[in-house]
Amino acid sequence: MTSSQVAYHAGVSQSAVSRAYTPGASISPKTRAKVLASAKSLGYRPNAIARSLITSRSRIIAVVMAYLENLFYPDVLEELSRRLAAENYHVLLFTGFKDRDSDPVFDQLMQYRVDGIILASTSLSSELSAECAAAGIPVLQFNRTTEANETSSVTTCNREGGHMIGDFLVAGGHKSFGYIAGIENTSTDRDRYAGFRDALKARGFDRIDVRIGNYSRVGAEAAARDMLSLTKPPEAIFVANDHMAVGVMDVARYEFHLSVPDDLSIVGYDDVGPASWPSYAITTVTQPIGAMVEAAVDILMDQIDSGDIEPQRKVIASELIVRTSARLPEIGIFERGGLKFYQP
Amino acid sequence: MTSSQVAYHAGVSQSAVSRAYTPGASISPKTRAKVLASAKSLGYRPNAIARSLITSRSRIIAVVMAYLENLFYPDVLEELSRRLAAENYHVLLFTGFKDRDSDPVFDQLMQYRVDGIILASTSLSSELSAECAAAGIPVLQFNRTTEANETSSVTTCNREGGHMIGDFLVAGGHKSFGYIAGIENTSTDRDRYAGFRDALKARGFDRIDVRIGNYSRVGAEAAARDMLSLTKPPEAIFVANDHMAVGVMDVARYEFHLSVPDDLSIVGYDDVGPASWPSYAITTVTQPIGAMVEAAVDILMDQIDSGDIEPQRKVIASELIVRTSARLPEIGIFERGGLKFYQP
DNA sequence: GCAAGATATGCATACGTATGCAATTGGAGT
DNA sequence: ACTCCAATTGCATACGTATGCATATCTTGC
Repeated sequence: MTSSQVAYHAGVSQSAVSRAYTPGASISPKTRAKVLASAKSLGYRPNAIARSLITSRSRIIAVVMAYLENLFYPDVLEELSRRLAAENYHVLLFTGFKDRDSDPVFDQLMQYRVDGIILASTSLSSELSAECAAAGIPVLQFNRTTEANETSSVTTCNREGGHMIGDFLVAGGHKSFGYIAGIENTSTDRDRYAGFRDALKARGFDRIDVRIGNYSRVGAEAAARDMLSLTKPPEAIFVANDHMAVGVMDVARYEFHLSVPDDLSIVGYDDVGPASWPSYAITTVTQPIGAMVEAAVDILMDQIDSGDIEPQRKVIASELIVRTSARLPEIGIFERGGLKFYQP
Repeated sequence: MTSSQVAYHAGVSQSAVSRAYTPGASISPKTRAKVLASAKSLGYRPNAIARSLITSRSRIIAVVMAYLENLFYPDVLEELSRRLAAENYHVLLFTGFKDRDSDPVFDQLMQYRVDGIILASTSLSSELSAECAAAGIPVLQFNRTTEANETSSVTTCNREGGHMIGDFLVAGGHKSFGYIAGIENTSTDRDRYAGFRDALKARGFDRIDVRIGNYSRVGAEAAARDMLSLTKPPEAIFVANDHMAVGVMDVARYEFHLSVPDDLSIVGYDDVGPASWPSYAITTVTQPIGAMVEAAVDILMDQIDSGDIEPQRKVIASELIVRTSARLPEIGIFERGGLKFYQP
């Protein structure tokens, strides 16, 4: 069923059919009504593929997510899908490639002439970034940055978050510290660790035991086992995200029979689903998905509409939300909306 | 950058460029090499949009998921994406519409001339199913069925699963039973409950306390509060999926201070992530995502290739996996691969 | 070296839509 | 009724590719 067939049925030209579906097009209300009636009775729908070909706008955004294991990303995905749908854009999803960057899907993605690319939990080599720029396709890194100012990004202030956690744990009276890292060369991991280390150093603590968890549950479990088997395991562990923190807590409790937070304090990052479940009640730094996604969509829409691909960076504020997985400082804790927060 | 430009650069016709990218096309290796070299130097990629227009194959599969809150669905999504990518198909994702069926996105979806539709955690009105059939687009319901044999489906045997759970709980010596339902008019919910009820009835138990959880965590928590506030709450609760079971267990433990399974047995469904975490260790019925997704992709590929849209139904076997959230029967439990199963 | 078959190539067209431009219609003002 | 301008309509073309068909080139066996 094509626009020409509808045109024939309605006794108008194909152009009229096209205009009937174009808001603000030069067409009389009467003709539009006639066309839409014919279209309805014939079961016609505009062909988005053909439209894309001529407008060179696919209204498709590629979303590349390395993994969905961490609930944070499905939450992001759902919100992205909703907000893009509101702008009449749609999500073409690419997953996999957990360890490497997303280059292998790049060809596929470019063939669909997507109007924008969102990279979450993954990154792109700089040659490919350059290629996108050359093609005029906006690219946005979600929850990750690259030092080189090549692509737009939306993040929270991970460094500050790590710093708050350091302050919080020192204020809580802890004397020895561990860090279970995410994926080593990611900006989130680097920044969270840097902030944490700086905060500790400023208070006179130089030593941090570090293990790598690679942002995966099994990785975190292994790292926790390793760290807790030390002769003198740390009193407090900062785990680079909640998804891993949950695993670390399970290992501490059920394999090492430690009480949290009496024997061991654990702090996470993200404030994702399980963090708020009473079985875990993880003290963590929020990454507000709604605000992050909104910023991401705003940037992308702006770049698509304006054609200006200059990288834009947005940093969203986050807070340290206090639950019961870590010993509390005497001061600095306040309550708002039934939740507790820490502010040094 | 178009095929014509590449053709000009390589000194061949546009047809030759097209054939260079078509496996098995009539083109000499020499010409193909020449074309690919030119393409590479010019940064050319075939335009999938234009190709779709002419072949009337978009190589896009629409995946409609009402919600991603339950980790089961992100896991499915990731596996779907991987397996479809292996067949050189891609996922256009639609989410939202938690309560209603997926009709609101239907228009959008059809405009992209997708080659197939996978509905997970949602359904389609029968008029729209008919419309897809008329358009020759295969539709598959994932983890759900409709009585009318209108669309293909992949499910596990939910009825049998519910039955196993009933047998298991009776064998475990429980005398009173509750059921926390999912979304009421879904086949998964109906079948699981029917199997459960039949099993109990066969053993002489007629009464089941029922509350509705709507497959959401907050719904399940509310349902659990309600049920556990009864004068005589049930000794064993079958929760329609693991995602809710986790919430129910948290409520039981932390709000009602019950010990699981000493005071209360809980059984879930799906064997999704948290079910195996030691904090929960939920006894549950497996829904093997790998096998389910494989079947779904097989059906879809078959229907796309053959053009035969006749509904196909596939039912995957599942097992009752025994952990520690419910009291154990004396007999019927066996071990395999480090896990325990129940077989009456 | 030649014929005949096999293989490779190019030409032309089609896919379904959007849009600039010219032609037509409608309405307002006199 | 006539003019003039704005609103509406249709015509023609373009988007980038795949493919049937006719033509050209190569291969092989004699």
